[in-house]
Amino acid sequence: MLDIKRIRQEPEIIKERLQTRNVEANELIDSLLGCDEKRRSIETEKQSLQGERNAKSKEIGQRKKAGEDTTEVESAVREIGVRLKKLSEEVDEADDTQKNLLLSIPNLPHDKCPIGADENSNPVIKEWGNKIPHSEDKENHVQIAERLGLIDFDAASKIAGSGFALFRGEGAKLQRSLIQFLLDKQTNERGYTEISPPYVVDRNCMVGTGQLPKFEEDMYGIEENQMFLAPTAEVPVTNIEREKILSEEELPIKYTAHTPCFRREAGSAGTGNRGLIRMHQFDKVELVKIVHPDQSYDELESLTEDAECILETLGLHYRRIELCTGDLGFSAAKTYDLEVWAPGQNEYLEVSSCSNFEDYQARRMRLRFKDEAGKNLFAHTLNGSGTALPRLYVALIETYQRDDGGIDIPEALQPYFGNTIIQAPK
RNA sequence: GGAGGGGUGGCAGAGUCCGGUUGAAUGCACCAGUCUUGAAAACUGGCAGGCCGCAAGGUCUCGUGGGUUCGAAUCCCACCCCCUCCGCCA
Repeated sequence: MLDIKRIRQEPEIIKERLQTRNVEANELIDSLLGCDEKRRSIETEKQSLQGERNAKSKEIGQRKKAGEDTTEVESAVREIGVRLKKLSEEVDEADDTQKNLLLSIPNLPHDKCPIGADENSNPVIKEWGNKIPHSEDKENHVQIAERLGLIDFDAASKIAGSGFALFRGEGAKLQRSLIQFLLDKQTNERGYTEISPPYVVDRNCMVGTGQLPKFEEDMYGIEENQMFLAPTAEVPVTNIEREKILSEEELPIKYTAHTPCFRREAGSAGTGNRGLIRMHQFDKVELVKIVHPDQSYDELESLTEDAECILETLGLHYRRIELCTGDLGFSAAKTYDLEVWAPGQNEYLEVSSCSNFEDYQARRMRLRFKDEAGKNLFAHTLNGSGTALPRLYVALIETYQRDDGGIDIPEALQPYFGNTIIQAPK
């Protein structure tokens, strides 16, 4: 959520910057400002009336104690009460309208964010590792996984419909060992605290991190009790600190969590077809940071490196791109995507999206800390995947497929997987 | 699911029966100062958040929402959450 005070102060700058992310902001900001002005003027009127009422009520108390007659003051206050009720309703209404408008405006891109309309303008920041060339005699992950019996897509769709995967045998174990590896890496070497959160979250959480109110159709909801299946661990984990006032020494907070993620992928049905690339349910290890505003961009760099080190340790070729203004997510001010190379697919797959939200989420969830001077300031929040499991899985089995049909397990993963290879059946 | 108890400031904990100047006693923690070579102790002062305002100040908030009343932390209703016991269960 943007700061209404700032919108009041520099509406034109805000409009311009929202423009760069393809948001038609002029009307939105103007109606917001109109609403804000109206709200404040009614509120001021309401408050002065309240002051009057408080004073008179006090007077009634005193005069009753003194045994004096109060009928006249009482009827005056009663009359104030009627006017007050009407004003309160007006304030509430304006307040509501304003809040909804604010919640529907995305974050401002960072100053240095490359300007562009869509993903075609995303600059590549770096590349790492050897890019194994695609060739016709290489299988893609679906072919490999089905041939080796690692994944049973048919069983999954029988159980839950399209967009789900069922891992089996060594295929399931491979995913489990990856999860274990990822969490250990972040907790043992990178200073994150492991969290295992609820996978179900309430509406407040979803508003706090920015999924709601705008993207409800993308979420799996549990209608009868207004709950949602978390689309990412970002939601429950960031909300751990919702409505808190932290002390400055507690920062930075670094959490990592493995959870399944549930997404309806409304509108993208049929585009991904078979495979692990886009699913309704997938596992992910998430990294979440809550930091001092002065440090958030340094923390974004290190968070991105925390994710990159996973790919490097597994020896997977990847590139880091920076999202241009038009491709930024709703709540993000700056985002790096990590794309791992999948030689069988012959494409780069987004396995991690690392973002600095600055105070946008913190404002929505009222997440603050007390600075040295004793002032309460909004913290900055960040998160990134470290990483999404299915696409990592794809890159892994496509990169390490052997000529004999088996799969080599990268060294770092071997202790977790308990073997050096997945053998092809003879 | 049944029966009880409870949600008040960073924490603990009064106040709620008998509504009135109580945004809230007291203690602890924390911050500043006095004293001290330094520290501790003692003493003095400060110490919740939102909104409006340049400020002075005003206003709102005692789980949430509604109601009663001239006036609600205090009375009434609904809901949410937590705890204890019983039942059921991974």
